[in-house]
Amino acid sequence: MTSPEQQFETLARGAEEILPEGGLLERLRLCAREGRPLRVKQGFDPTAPDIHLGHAVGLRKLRQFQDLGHQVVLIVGDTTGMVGDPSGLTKTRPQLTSEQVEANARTYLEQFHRVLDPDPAPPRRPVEIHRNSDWLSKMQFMDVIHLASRYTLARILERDDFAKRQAAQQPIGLHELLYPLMQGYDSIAVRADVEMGGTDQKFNLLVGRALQEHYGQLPQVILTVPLLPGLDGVQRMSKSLGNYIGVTDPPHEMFGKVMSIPDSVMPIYWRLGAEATDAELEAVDRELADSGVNPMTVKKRLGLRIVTLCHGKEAAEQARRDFETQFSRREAPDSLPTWTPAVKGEVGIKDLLVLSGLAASGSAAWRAVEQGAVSIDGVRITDRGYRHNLAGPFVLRLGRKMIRVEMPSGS
RNA sequence: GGAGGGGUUCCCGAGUGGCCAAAGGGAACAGACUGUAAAUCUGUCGGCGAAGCCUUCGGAGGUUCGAAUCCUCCCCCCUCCA
Repeated sequence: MTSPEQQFETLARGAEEILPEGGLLERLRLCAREGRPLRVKQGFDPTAPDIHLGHAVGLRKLRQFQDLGHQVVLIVGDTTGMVGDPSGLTKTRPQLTSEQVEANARTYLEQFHRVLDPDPAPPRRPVEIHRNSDWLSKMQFMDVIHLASRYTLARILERDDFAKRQAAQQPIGLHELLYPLMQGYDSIAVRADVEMGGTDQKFNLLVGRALQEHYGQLPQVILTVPLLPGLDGVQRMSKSLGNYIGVTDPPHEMFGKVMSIPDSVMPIYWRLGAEATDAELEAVDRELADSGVNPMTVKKRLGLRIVTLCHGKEAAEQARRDFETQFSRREAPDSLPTWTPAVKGEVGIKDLLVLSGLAASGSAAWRAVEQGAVSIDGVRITDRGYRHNLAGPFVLRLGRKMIRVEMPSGS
């Protein structure tokens, strides 16, 4: 059995903040004395079907807990998801229907197991998974009132998300005020010793502590992990901002997304997204500081690493080769999405672009042609009247989007 | 309940009867450059298509030759007062 001190060292590495300070070590010691595992909770609201690299940061930390024999407790926030977490948002989240939440929740479970071990050998424990509708949807109105009486408006409004929205004259729904309480109640329901989350979750996590105390439980220790910036390099990676790399994104897409991040966030991607060791991080920093090294090579390695983590070495290598073919040499790579036209014969260039989905509308298609963004088999098309015969396979390109057009065999 | 300020094209935000498919900025998309980075320059940025036409300015009606702009009713947001 690893000593509490050794465990702490592992667990604290890479954490942004642990509150209260020293609380984690204390709790580890307590559990060691009582001979029980820590109950480590993290919740995910199924607001979009994809788990992304930002989530993976926390999941990997959970994995460390699991590896040390602690009990990981995942909460699928099917009820909280219908309310919408106000954290870090400048407006009310769209509330999801129960069908959407249900569908998303199902895909979540599969994705969790890409990082966490669903069927570990002892002393590691299988992940415990709950839906918070199990308890939240059973609460009576008076239970909610009781819960709400444990917290004050002033303390809820402390958070700057709300303050900003007030200042910007944005509405704040009453239900949003309740969100932190719901999340906090989850901690009570599963008797969490530790709750994990991104740094943006700090407020919600702290509410959980306060509530647990009111309900006669030992308040949870909170452990936050840094947030991974999104593809824009500015805002946090987020489903609702659409700037994310999903762990189930296809290899070539994933690689491409990595290549498009700003250079400035490469180090943090290495650290949080690619599980780089301290030594590797130092090497990366050195390379980036060396004017003789093209940062692109470092980024390609990063892309390779990230895709490997999600899809394996082989798929990653293929993705890199395809990327180099398509974007460095501007040629068609081996693997290219194929589109099969439903019509035959000659088709005007505008219709070709619209039907294949490369252009959103006819106007957009014309614009692309006028701007020289369209090519067929590498030959640029600038003539508005151009028509193409669909008979033979060919490669159609609009800007960075490229597809292979191919008639079904035999037709 | 009272008083006032607002709701404009993806976002912010001009626009108070025709010159408005609607300034400006951002985002986005293309082109040049290049490393699908950043920065920069150029163009595009409702739809049909290229004249011109059609649908947009919270919603529904109305006034007018003509409305994002005026009137009526309704919905929503914010501030102050109670």
